[in-house]
Amino acid sequence: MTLLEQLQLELAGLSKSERKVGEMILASPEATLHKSIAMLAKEADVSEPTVNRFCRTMGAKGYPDFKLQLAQSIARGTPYVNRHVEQNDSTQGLVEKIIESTMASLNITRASLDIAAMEKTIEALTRSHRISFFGLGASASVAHDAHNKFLRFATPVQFSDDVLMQKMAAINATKNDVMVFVSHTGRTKALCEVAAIARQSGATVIGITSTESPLAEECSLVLATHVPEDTDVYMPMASRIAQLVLVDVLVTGFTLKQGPELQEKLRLIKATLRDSRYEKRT
Amino acid sequence: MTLLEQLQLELAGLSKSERKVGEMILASPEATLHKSIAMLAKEADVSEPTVNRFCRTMGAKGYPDFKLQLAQSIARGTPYVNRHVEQNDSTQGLVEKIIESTMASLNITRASLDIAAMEKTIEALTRSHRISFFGLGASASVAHDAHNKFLRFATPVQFSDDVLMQKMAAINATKNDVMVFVSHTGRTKALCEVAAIARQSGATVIGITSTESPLAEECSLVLATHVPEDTDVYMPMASRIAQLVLVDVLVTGFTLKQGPELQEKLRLIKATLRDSRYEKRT
DNA sequence: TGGTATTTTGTAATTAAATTACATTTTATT
DNA sequence: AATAAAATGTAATTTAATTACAAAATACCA
Repeated sequence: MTLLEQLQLELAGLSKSERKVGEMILASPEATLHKSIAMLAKEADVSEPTVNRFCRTMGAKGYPDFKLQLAQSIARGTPYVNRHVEQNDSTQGLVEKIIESTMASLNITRASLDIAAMEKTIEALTRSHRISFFGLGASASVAHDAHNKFLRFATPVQFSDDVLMQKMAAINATKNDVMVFVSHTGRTKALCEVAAIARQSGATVIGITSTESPLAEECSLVLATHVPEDTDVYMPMASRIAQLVLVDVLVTGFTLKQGPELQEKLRLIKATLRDSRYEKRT
Repeated sequence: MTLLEQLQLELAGLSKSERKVGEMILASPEATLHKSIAMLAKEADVSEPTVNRFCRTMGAKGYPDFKLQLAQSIARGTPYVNRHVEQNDSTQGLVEKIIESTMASLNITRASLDIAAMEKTIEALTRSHRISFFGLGASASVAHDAHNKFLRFATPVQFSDDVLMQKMAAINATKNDVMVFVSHTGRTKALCEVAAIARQSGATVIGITSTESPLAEECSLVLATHVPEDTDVYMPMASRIAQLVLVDVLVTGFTLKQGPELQEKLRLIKATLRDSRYEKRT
């Protein structure tokens, strides 16, 4: 947990004056970094020792130490909510904001990921005789990506972003099949139906989606990516990245499970592909 | 660029004593945070004002200010090199490492991105009468993703991961076309050929690829993502993420250029899509 | 409700830290 | 080898942070 989150949480439990200090800091964390203890005290309308006591309450050794922790906390995740893109942002600002919120969502994913489910998924993929990746609309590209990555192994893989094809595949699935469904919201009716069919066929159904969604309920294993997002105007972008990273982890885990003999094979594939490339002049 | 990288760079240009200070800090950046100017001076075997001058040389207002910047710099990117995945990593470790290196590559992208090229690309897309996204193999999913995102606008969009289709499209392109080519290495022969054709047809050719690649030379604009990667065994994963973020920036910039009337339309699309979803129970 | 105990807050004094001004040393240059 | 310029250090000064203690506010109990 970051310092700011912790502060937000403990705010209610603080004494009146210390709370004033806390609110002041939460109001503009970055500005606080450039304030001396005297300035902050004056602005929060409390005495300097109060600020000092506040810092100690928050677990810091003193005011300078608190500022250091604050600086790190700010630098790490996105301060609060995602900084929103605004109409008259510069391109530079756009880049900063988008990258920042992407990184924030990665942080959330890291913190909230269910490792056990991840391990079981890798297990299941390893045992599987055939792997399928399904997604619709925006999530299709994640499934597509996963498909590409798994193409390099011996296990047959398929991918589809077409509901009818997906249904047929689901109907024909057996208990040796692993079917991975990608959906940001987990509320796309068509995809849920396919997942239900897959489950009835006895396949291992895995969801890369948000928890507590209809899709999640059809799944034996859920890899959750509950990234809050302003779904109003801009599309779910950060969450896509989180999904892709999960796919990366799956592939990597899968690769490692195969042991060294496979890695030799991977090198072979690389070498083969090299022929279709222009050499790098050194 | 982070403070530590900058320090590494400027180290040679510093005077003897200031360099001692710099080396001391590079040796253990985190430890420095808990040192007073006196302690640091003593350990580096210089006087206190030298440390102070060092801080000013590095662009800080003074020692405390320098420490704050240092704290942020440490908190941000992955400390130094990418940590590599190893055979007997735990799943937890896998997740950590992959997310960390992804974040590191995002940081690099942020720092090295050519903002001017980005702006020109957004301009070009805005003026364009038709937009195409092409990629092969692993990069196809990025192109696919871009296609999805641009589908929401009035400008016609197309996507292909098939060389023949791409060639046909390239032949039929006009100067009102913008064609975006995605390729990690920029060395896939087939894609370079298509880009060459597109250029001959008069289209604006844009590359999301690495600089100094054959593909880049065919492009009017290059959005570079030179992410170093151990291409040996594991696939280029982090770079994919960087490419996707670039696409995100493009879409967002494009959206903002459209002005408010479009945002209304986007809401409409959202509302329409909602019918194909299960409602969220509140 | 009034009085006491406890907690909270502020004032003033103290200590610690950082900065500045200036002197000295070192290094480069002719 | 002498001088100018740069680099570094010493000591004084200023600024910031902390501590000790007193005053005010709040809670508690008869």
